[in-house]
Amino acid sequence: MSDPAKLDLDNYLPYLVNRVGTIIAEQFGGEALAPYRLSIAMWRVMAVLASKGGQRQIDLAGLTSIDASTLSRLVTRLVGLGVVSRTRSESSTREVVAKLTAKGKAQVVRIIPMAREYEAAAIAGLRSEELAVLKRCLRRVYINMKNRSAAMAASRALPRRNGVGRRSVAAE
Amino acid sequence: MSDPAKLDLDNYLPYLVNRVGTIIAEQFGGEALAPYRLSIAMWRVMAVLASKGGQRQIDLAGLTSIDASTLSRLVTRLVGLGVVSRTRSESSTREVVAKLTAKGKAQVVRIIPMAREYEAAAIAGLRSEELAVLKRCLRRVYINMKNRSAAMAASRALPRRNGVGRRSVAAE
DNA sequence: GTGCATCTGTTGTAAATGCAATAATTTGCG
DNA sequence: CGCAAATTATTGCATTTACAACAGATGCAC
Repeated sequence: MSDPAKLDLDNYLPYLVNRVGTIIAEQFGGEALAPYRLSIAMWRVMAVLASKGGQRQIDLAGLTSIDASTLSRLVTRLVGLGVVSRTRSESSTREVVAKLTAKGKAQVVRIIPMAREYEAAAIAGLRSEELAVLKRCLRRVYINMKNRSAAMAASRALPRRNGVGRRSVAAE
Repeated sequence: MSDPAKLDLDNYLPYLVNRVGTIIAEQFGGEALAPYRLSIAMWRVMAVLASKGGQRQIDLAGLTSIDASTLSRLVTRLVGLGVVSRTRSESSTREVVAKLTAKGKAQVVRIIPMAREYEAAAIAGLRSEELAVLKRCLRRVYINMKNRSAAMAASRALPRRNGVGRRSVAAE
């Protein structure tokens, strides 16, 4: 059972997730976004802003899974395209709030129908019950990994008992 | 119902998949792979070779979701590290077959237990029945998108009846 | 209030990436 | 066979990316 020299990739969750994420992004980027001259990363930023409203860049980074420094340049570019505005927060002059402009909202409205079509194509053949399980599991997996990273950060900050966050801390 | 200006991201499959894929890769790369000086991309190549045996680069590109040109350089680097060998195929002098070396296999054997632990951490709290649905759905979604891209390629190659692959072809 | 730690955003820099073009075969068709 | 089309790998090049260092603010502890 379970060869120690092989991973059964077709049943290995990280592999399955990566491959699905990649193929969806490739196709959506190449077909739906190309006419608008938007990259996948740009679209993700705009979709989050449309869905959740204006955000500080640090929060936007978390919501889009994009590194904060990459996001900084990305927002600069989106501002240049006129689809996002960057204004200093009221509560703090160091914080920034990125928001969609009217032009940005208009683009999102035009792209959203295609986004829905892609999701529909992706989930074709799944029963609605299975789809619900799929999405719920993905949310749970995300939370699991999020908690794990929080736990590791905490164990690094409070290195009292040794034996909690062993492995990765030992190396490097 | 369903605001035309917003996507419900927390229930939108491409978003859920991307975020899960990113967080798993970040953590596995940062914690498990760092001691071996391997990037996620390198690990994916090695895992596929371990799982499915030697491959032509074009097939390896498909199996890893990595662009063929990127993969070419990646393999060059892995050869430099001594974990992969590149030999010309017998049937064709233009094809190449990438294989794990003994050293590469040894590294994979050491990393696999960690990979299994990460998957276990990721799926914590899921019932085995739900997990089975999750994986099966992901495989199906991949196939759906793969067929879609094949269909679009075909409609581009044989542009007889118009009305099959309209949208994306029209633009650009 | 003062000072130190933290947080947020930006920038420098090297590395990684993807697309397009090219080289070198191989395949298929008449 | 002979030649056009397709396949596979590589390389040039501009863009994108992540990590680290940094700058500017904020907040917390005393």
